[in-house]
Amino acid sequence: MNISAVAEAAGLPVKTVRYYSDIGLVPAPGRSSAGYRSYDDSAVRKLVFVRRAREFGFSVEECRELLGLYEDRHRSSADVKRIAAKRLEEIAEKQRELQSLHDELAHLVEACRGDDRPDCPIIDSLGNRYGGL
Amino acid sequence: MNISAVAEAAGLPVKTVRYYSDIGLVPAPGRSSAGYRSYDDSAVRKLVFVRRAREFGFSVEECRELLGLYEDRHRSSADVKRIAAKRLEEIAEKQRELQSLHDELAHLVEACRGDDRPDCPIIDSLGNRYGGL
DNA sequence: CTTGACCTTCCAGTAACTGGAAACACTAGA
DNA sequence: TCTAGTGTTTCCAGTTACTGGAAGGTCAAG
Repeated sequence: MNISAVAEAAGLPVKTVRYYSDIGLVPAPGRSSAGYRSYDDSAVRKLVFVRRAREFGFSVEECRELLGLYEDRHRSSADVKRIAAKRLEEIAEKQRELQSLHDELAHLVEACRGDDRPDCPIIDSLGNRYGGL
Repeated sequence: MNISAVAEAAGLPVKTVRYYSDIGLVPAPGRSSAGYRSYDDSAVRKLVFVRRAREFGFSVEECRELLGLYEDRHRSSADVKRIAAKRLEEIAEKQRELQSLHDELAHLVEACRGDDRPDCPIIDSLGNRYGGL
């Protein structure tokens, strides 16, 4: 399989597949006589794994770790669970921040008249308690 | 005010204050005879404005835009509202994604036994429908 | 044989800083 | 006055995870 075929099969851009190969996240593929990268099904599976793990918020380094666990005959699900739980906690924290940000901004947008007059609660709230910028 | 004083007053790292000055997000400060940056209260106000806008999810370029609107005598709150509303929409979208991600991952973590056995729903769900990696 | 799609490498850029090195400046204590 | 310690300067490099583009080689169809 050439790179574009494997990229499509894995649901990733060609550039990204090349990048993952370059950084050794997936093994370096074989090469055709012309130097084209040649991937097999195992590469597709690994790339799918990586894509989905990335969608789950795992960093590339964590993907590397997960791939390692996955391939390790002695992998323990405890290791995977620990990593996933840590990630989950971070996601929850991000959610809380995003929620408060959303609420506050929504409140401000609502309070903003949106006409041509210079009064604007958004700007006021960003720059206040100094009596103007 | 030296840079560390203004940084503390604005609630930003020194490096970041220097960076904001370098990229012209806030005006280049005056210099002491020794070449030290010398900030005034107006700089502190602008840095506070930027810090808070950044916390609201505005990009540095949007901060630049907002600062411009803020300082423009003819600024209209409609412009600010438009920018904030756009941002708000993006935040809501991010929230939805984060929510589904959170739910799915939480489900998997819960289903994962977390013992030393190699079965792990997390890994299965990331790499499945290929019969193993 | 040409055209167009596909592939290669390499370099640069993104966003928003952050870290570190080398060197100069200022201040407080002995 | 010397010295130690901290603050400041500039500049360069690195971070994350790609993405875009240039210059050029390859392949398959018509």
